[in-house]
Amino acid sequence: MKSFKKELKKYCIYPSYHRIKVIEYLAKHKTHPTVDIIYQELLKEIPTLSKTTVYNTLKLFVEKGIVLVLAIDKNELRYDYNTIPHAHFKCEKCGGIYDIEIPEIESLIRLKDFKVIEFHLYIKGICKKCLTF
Amino acid sequence: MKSFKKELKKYCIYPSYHRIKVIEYLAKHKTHPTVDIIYQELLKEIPTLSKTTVYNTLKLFVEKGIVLVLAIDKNELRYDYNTIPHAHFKCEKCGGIYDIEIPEIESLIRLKDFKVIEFHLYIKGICKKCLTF
DNA sequence: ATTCTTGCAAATCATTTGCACTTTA
DNA sequence: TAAAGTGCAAATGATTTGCAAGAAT
Repeated sequence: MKSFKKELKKYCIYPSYHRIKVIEYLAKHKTHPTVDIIYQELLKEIPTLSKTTVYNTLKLFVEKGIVLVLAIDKNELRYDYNTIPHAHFKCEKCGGIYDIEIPEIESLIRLKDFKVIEFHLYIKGICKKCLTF
Repeated sequence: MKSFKKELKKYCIYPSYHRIKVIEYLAKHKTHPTVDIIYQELLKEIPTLSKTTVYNTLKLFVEKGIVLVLAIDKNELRYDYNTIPHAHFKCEKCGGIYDIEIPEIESLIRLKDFKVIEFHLYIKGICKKCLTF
């Protein structure tokens, strides 16, 4: 198993117990969880955990660039530790979010007048599972 | 000038005065305005306008499919009347949102397990204007 | 007359902030 | 002990909702 202590240090993030637990959770559960899901799950292990700490931690992770934030739906942010560029598909029926492989899309778009920092491709629809049932 | 009365009827939307004004504003100002911008601007012409009506109207427009909603940033929704598929670029410095032409991206992505309903491509960075100054 | 639209005020809910307490180097 | 991390409680702010009054056919 990867050393998340070192991983955090690499990003100039002090590796406190809570922070290690959060990044571990994100690395283990690549389900694009919300703050609340992460909080509820970690609460089982850390009964004193506060949601503010989860918010603080994730905000710091996003600022330092170790974690990506997805605004795929307006009313809840989701967090993603996957570093390989990919798109996201959200099923409108079951709410599940899937990773989608993408080719070199950036090179296909005329972006000569812009300096690109972030690239988000969100697709919404119905997943196979929900289509069959 | 286009008849927005007919345009709304085509989408089974009763063309009330307020609704015509909102769709007219979106058609004239393709700047992806927020609810608040639309409200503030229309208030100059319609002093009795309420923000709830703007919310109701835009919600209806999105449901009926005449207008697209952009969740490019978490804390404010933006609305778009442009019907030609395109991507959006947001400048992190000046906050401006630009339309970007896109080629046939959908055909390049493996989506055989999904039924696509919506397709959103958001790019963030710095625009030319902000880079030079 | 009935159905649809409008709009005020209150509610909601994810996220942020102020501040005091605790931990770490 | 100074700096950083944690967490409660309150604040914020965009959006939604309940409901009563007004407008359209």
